[in-house]
Amino acid sequence: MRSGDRIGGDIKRAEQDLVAAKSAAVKPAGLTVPQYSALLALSENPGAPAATLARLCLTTPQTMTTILQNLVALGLVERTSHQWQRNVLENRLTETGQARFHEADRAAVAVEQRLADAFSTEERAQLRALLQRCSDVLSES
Amino acid sequence: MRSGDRIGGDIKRAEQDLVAAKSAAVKPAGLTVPQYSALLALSENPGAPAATLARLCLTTPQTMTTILQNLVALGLVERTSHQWQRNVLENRLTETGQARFHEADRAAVAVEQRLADAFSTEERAQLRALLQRCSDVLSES
DNA sequence: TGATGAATATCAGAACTCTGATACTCATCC
DNA sequence: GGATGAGTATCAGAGTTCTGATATTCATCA
Repeated sequence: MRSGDRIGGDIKRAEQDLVAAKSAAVKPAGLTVPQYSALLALSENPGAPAATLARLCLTTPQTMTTILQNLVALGLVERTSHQWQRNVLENRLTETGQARFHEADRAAVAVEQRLADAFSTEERAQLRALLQRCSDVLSES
Repeated sequence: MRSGDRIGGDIKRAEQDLVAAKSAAVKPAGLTVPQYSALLALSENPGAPAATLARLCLTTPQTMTTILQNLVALGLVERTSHQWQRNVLENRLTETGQARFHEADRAAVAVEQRLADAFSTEERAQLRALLQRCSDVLSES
């Protein structure tokens, strides 16, 4: 099988172009794509621990810890001990984090919108269904 | 826009499941996915310099240099000065590299085959066309 | 009560990835 | 010949990502 015949290459290319576009979009806000993803998950799930954010962002707890450390250093996230469970650290956006996230989100949503606008409603559903089938086949082992 | 409404998430999920499946496939051969990709490009383009391999593997020359350094340390790749152009380093698979690549390739092709088998010919063409349109839209800016 | 399992967190090490900057060689154009 | 631009290579730094291992807390069950 030649490398050009492989579906994987098309998926990788699309994903890389997506990351490149999003990276350029969130860069003016001083964020990387993973950092932005973490802030997005955090804004929709205030107080979530790192392990939960990792699941939402499709990454590992270790990676999320690293990302959060950088966000804490930037003053965008605060980590506080959970009121009841001593072992859990709650993560919350600071005010600066809120503002920075909204700034980045406007640009990131624009990218998603541009992508969505390239397809009809039917095509969009089709693409998502086909990608879903890829995931199912690949992870079923 | 809620995070669940974004096409980007589906692409990322498919790509991650793909990497996870390929990673598991090439791991018995002692390779990572990027290392396998480099060996694949090298097997189809013997003697190619790092910059060329980087383009084929959709990565940067710096990253490819790192990958090649690891492959050289494993004894799978040899780097030699180009006969005419003094500035260029030619990369070639060693015999061990050939063997290791073929071992990994069998497993990797099986993953791609499993993926391809999940779709009809029409669906496959459709998926690739839709992904291509994603890339075009995202990289046109 | 004590054991077990699930979930969290973290340390350590390695690999991959990028941007930015710099240097060298080669071909081309003036 | 000399300047310019393209292509290659590399150093430096930072960020992301993984696997593996370990510790802690909490809930559940024997």
